[in-house]
Amino acid sequence: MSYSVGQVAAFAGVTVRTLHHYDEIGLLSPSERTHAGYRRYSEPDLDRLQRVLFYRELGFSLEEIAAILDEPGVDALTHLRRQHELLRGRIVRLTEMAEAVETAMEAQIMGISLTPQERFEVFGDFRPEEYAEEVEERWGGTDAFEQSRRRTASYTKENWLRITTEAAEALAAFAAAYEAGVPADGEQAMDAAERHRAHISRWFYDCGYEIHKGLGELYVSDPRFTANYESTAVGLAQYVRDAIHANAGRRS
Amino acid sequence: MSYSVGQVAAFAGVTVRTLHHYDEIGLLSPSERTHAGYRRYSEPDLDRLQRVLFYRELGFSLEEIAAILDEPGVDALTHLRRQHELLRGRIVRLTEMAEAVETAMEAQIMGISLTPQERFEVFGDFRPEEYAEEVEERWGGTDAFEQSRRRTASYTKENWLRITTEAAEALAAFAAAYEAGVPADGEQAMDAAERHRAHISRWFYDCGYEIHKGLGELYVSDPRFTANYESTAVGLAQYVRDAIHANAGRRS
DNA sequence: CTTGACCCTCACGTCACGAGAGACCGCAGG
DNA sequence: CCTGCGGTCTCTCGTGACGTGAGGGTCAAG
Repeated sequence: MSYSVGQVAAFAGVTVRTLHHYDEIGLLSPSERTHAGYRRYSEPDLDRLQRVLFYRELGFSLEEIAAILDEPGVDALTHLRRQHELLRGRIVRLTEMAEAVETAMEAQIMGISLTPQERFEVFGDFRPEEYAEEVEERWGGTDAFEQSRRRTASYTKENWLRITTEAAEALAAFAAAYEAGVPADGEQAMDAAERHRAHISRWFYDCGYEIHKGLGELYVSDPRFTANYESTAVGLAQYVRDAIHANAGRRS
Repeated sequence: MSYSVGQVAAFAGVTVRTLHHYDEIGLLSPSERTHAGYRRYSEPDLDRLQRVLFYRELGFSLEEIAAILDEPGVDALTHLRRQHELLRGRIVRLTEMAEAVETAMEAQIMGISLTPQERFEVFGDFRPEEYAEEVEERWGGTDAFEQSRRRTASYTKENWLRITTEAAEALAAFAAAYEAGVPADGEQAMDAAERHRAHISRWFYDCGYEIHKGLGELYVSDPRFTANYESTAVGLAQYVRDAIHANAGRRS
């Protein structure tokens, strides 16, 4: 059984033009055409469309979506798991925003006025500037610090979107291993640590194994980081720290 | 105290160009300029920007945002309440999507393949077509049914976005009244009912008080509708039905 | 008094489609 | 067999929300 553009458009809730566009840019080309040149969408085509729309809904560009979908060796289940992780991340984000709105309401009622910075915390963008002063004290003048500052300065909103979703994925990977009972020096845990390290290297600064271990310590010693991990699962901060150490050990 | 474009851009997490754009289209013009023509943003300007970014994040167009913000006679608290309602609606939506993904994962694992329609239910767009056949049986041939079909056929994705957010607002209004202990024939509850009726009239078909009452009955008798209301608050379906009846009573 | 970090105003580019034109396909009714 | 009529095709231009320079002024610090 195959479907025409109109039919597909109807139950996918998009316009025919959108499907034409996806065909034009090669994101979703129907696997067949009639002799008259009419597009015919097969079952797998619909699967792909569903994924396209899903990732689009979560703010990815069509180019990024193409990259995600054409990533080799990922099956349907992997996509579903990833989608679930992304949704969880989004829900957390919105919940935080809702909480921020609640405190803003309280502040409003009390007649307290917020500082400009506080106003925009609603968007909880993980602004490194917040910690800037303190980081300066601890890491000031180091290579890593300077590199991070230079690179993050030029990041666009889109970059940050990717960064935060990737960070959420990394956290979810740790949580999955932890909840599955994998020991901190188990392969799955160490792989998660390695992904985490790669993520930092890619977006912030060259994060070697020693530096990574330093970060791990911070996750259990600094309450703000600890809170982040512990709110996902109790004991996760310590687990992440141990996994990072184990990973550094096997690589060096 | 006032701020330069760069400063504002920095802690709002947008680019300078974006602020220029908002100035160009008159969405957010800084209340002052220096003698050299530099933009200077005041505290109230920041408030407005925060709102702009908030509604933008939730998918409203800049034109719609301008309309929302320039609506006369709405104070800060009203905005915060509205924002909170919108967030709740969004969270509900994402939670539903997450659940749909979960069932899709189960189906995948069981080796069950879904029908094309089922695939796109993830987006829970409240597609009236889903119920089309059954509605035809019950309401077939009626004016309301034909009208709804004609009108919804031409709705764009943007329309649906507005419709669903408005629907979420309506639901939240009922929930707020209910949780505040307002009786179903109290003013706040009846106002919510009236808003609900207006929403349907605006987007689907002329919904008179009699038809509205019919809908109210459906909310307690049809488990799919009931589930929607009951998942927000236990007893809400019955409450909504009663509020609709009370509202019809006072108007006729 | 220069240098570097900001700021200004055009003006054109981009992404993801929307809207319409003009022509073709295919089937039902007269 | 012709005629609508709804669906589809390609092509082109428009749009919203900015990105990305170009070319030039502004200003506190050294």
